[in-house]
Amino acid sequence: MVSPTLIWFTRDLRLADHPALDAAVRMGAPVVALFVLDDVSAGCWGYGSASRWFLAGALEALASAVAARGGRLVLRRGRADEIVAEVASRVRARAVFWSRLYDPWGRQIEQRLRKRLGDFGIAAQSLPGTLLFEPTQIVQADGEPYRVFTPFSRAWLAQEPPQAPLPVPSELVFCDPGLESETIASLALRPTKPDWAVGMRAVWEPSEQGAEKLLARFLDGPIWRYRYERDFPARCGVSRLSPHLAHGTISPRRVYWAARARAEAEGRGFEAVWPFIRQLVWREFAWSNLYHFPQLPDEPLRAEFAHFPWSVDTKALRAWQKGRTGYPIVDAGMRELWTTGWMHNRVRMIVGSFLTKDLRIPWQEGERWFWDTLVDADLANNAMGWQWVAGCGIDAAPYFRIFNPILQAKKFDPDGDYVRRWVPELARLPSAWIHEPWRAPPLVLEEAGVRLGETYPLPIVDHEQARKAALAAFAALRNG
DNA sequence: TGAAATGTTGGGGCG
DNA sequence: ACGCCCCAACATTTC
Repeated sequence: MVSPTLIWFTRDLRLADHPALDAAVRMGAPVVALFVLDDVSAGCWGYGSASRWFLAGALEALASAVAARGGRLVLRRGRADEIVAEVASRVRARAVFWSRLYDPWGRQIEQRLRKRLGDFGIAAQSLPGTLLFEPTQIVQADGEPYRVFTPFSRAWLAQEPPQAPLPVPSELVFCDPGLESETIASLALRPTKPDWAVGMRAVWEPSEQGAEKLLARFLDGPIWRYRYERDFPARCGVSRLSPHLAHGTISPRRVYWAARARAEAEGRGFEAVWPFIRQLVWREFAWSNLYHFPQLPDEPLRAEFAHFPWSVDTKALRAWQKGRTGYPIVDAGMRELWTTGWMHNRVRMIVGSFLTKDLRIPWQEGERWFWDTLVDADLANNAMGWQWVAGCGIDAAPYFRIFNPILQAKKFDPDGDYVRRWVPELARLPSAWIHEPWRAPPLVLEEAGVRLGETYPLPIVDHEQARKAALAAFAALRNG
């Protein structure tokens, strides 16, 4: 039998625009497909619960795509470098291909895997696939990484555009190596009891096909209004592609070129899609940050924040997590997250500011909660976002930039539709009071069936006071 | 990818 | 007619 080529899938769970798969196919041998659930190497940053649910669907879709081409997706569990090397040697692979990894332990895994494969005399090759440009490519003239987004995006735009996406390789034929394999079920990625994924199933289609549907829908209209609509969580103004980008059921290159090509086809300029593309650049910036500052998920990049007087308040943290803070916009966001595994980005900033400034709870707590509950949990995006909102990142909002949850709500959810949807106990309140029910006249509350402290909580902190306390804590940090 | 505090300006009321 | 005050609207500064 001919020596097969092994393709090791990671966060690139697709067949289209997959450079490593393309290169594997070019070897001209049958391809063995492998996925390894590695809960060890990443330490506490292994897949979170909601991501696991999405992962299960994406693996199922990938497995049937592999099966449709005559193969079987081998599923294993354990240390990725050990398993990949073991499987490669068991099937007597001539070469192993995978999409390059950029997180700290992914890079370690790659190193160890290369060594192991080298010992077996098996060729190892990783290719780009999950980012538009290599993190080493977009750096300052002196070789230092960019620390601020704007110059980074300028340098990004100055590059030659990324290559056009690759189609699914036409010669693609998988083979079934006949190895023992876990099943999707035995990997226990989905919740059993309680089954908290009901809301997620209603919203997400975790497959390449699901990603393409979202992309098509977005390009058919919302993308042209994105610049104006993206901040309004009650409107369908965003693409919702984030979980697909996080799991690789679509490639950023596919998204980039689809947007650009549509603009050209409709006689519009690149500027028409730039506000959207810019979000892909933020993603690249986050990964550049993580690549060059691997402590990003765990430690504040501004060292002085190591001594910030954070508050340890488990009760407040629980209230925030469960959407019981008494601030409707915050609670709406946290409940959307809990139910669907996703939250609109504007609301992420609001709840993030609330946790770190109003409650003064360490940003890492928010980061962990998001990691566990987001279907789009992305190590770099999540870590950079939390450092940004807490004010301890390198290109972060200054600490004193504190969101006012009431003003933000009035500005971005003017009719209260978003709050009504996720906080139904306030649904009958008139718009004038929906974002600050504690100010509503007793009669209005009564008519809306709201009993503060019973049917909906009173605010767990007073924003005015909390803001002042946060500023005082920050001043102490600066002077201390 | 804020908000609040403070400063400035200019129109209108009024003695 | 003039100067003064008030204050809304806007701009700037500060947190």
